[in-house]
Amino acid sequence: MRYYKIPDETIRRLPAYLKGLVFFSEQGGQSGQPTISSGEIADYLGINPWQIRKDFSYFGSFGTPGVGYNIKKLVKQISKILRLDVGHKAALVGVGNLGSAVLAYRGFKTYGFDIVTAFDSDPKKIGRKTNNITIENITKIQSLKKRNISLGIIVVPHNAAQQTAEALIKAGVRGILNFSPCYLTVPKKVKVISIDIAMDLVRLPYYMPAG
Amino acid sequence: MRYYKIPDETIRRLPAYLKGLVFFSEQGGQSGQPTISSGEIADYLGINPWQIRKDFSYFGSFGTPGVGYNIKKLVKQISKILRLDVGHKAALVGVGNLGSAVLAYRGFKTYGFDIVTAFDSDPKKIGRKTNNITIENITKIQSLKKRNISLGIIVVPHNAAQQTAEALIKAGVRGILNFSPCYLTVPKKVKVISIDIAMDLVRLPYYMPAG
DNA sequence: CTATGTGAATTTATTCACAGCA
DNA sequence: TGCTGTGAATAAATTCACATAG
Repeated sequence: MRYYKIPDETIRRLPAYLKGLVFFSEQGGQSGQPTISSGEIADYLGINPWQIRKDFSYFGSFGTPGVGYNIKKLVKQISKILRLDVGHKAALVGVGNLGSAVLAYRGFKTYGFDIVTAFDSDPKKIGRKTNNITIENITKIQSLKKRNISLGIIVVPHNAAQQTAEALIKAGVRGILNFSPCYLTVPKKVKVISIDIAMDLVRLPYYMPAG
Repeated sequence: MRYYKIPDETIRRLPAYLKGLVFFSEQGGQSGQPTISSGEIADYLGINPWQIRKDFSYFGSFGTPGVGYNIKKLVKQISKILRLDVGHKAALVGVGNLGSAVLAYRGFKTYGFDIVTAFDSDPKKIGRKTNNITIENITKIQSLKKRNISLGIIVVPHNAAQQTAEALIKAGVRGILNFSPCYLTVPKKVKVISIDIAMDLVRLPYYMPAG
């Protein structure tokens, strides 16, 4: 280990590495190979091999020259850096189409997340059970504090997003994944990551060959 | 205008500017102010004002010193650079929870996209109408070529994603927005942008204050 | 002989500071 | 006076090239 500060750009690539490695060990490496070289990762993810080696070198040298990296060790290390190793409980607010899709998505568990509860304000939905989760009344959101849930996922219409965020923060949530297409105002101690599914589509024409 | 090559990082920020400006003119600027200064955008989006000015300077100087930028002009210019001004027709494949959410999402139209049709393989869904779109049989996907639809949105289970991509490309699609958590192998002439809703959540704990 | 790890070189991006325009 | 636009300075990230380890 040489450097103690991991560059932001490396952090930005870490989730992609993690996903790629998990996929590779599940599907690509049918032979169950325990190691992978930077060249193999490069082919798999479309990133330069020297970039990959540089990135990994920031958090220690545990590759084996002539062989490659131990996949399990690598996954463990990346998870640790991203603080995924401790496990995180999340609460979802807004069980519409998108909310249901998020609840049904198995990917979260792979990375150490557990959506343990969901809230909605629609009386017709409250009490219903989806994906082993019983939908609770939004008015019960304060209970998150007692239950030690520090992550919130907002999937409500945009006009309800800000008040939902405030309720979550009041209930002790320190990290928010926001699917509503709007800007949330939150205290500095709370980190928000927003996903706007349209924003990625917007970049597509620019990178598309002319026609 | 001084530079003729817009940096990649600037391109990456352009969609955020676009969204911010559209929101600002719809909501923030109740007074209907026609211009906005780099400082106002900075406050609104949390980006440095000099970064914003630099970014805008790459594609021409049309700000007014002492006043700011004309919002309409700016939106038009950004749209043009991102090639959003020509309008794009898109086809969605896979009308599950997530697919329905994407269909229902009004944001696309704002940025010049029009999801004009949807496909599914489930006989129960075929013929049904959601959001003014009649769900077609996936076997009819070849018709996209005639209909001049060049964008595909894949929202199918991951084991069907690759074959869906191939069918779309065969039908003339040149850009794909992929919501399935998997890696697509496509010809160089096709651009794929993948969204994995878990990947963003993964970054949250790293940026969250300890606790 | 293959693949890692990393200093050094290069390229790219951000920040600053201020001249100049409305 | 207030805000843009931009060269120059600084900082950061990528790429290279090769010494080194298994």
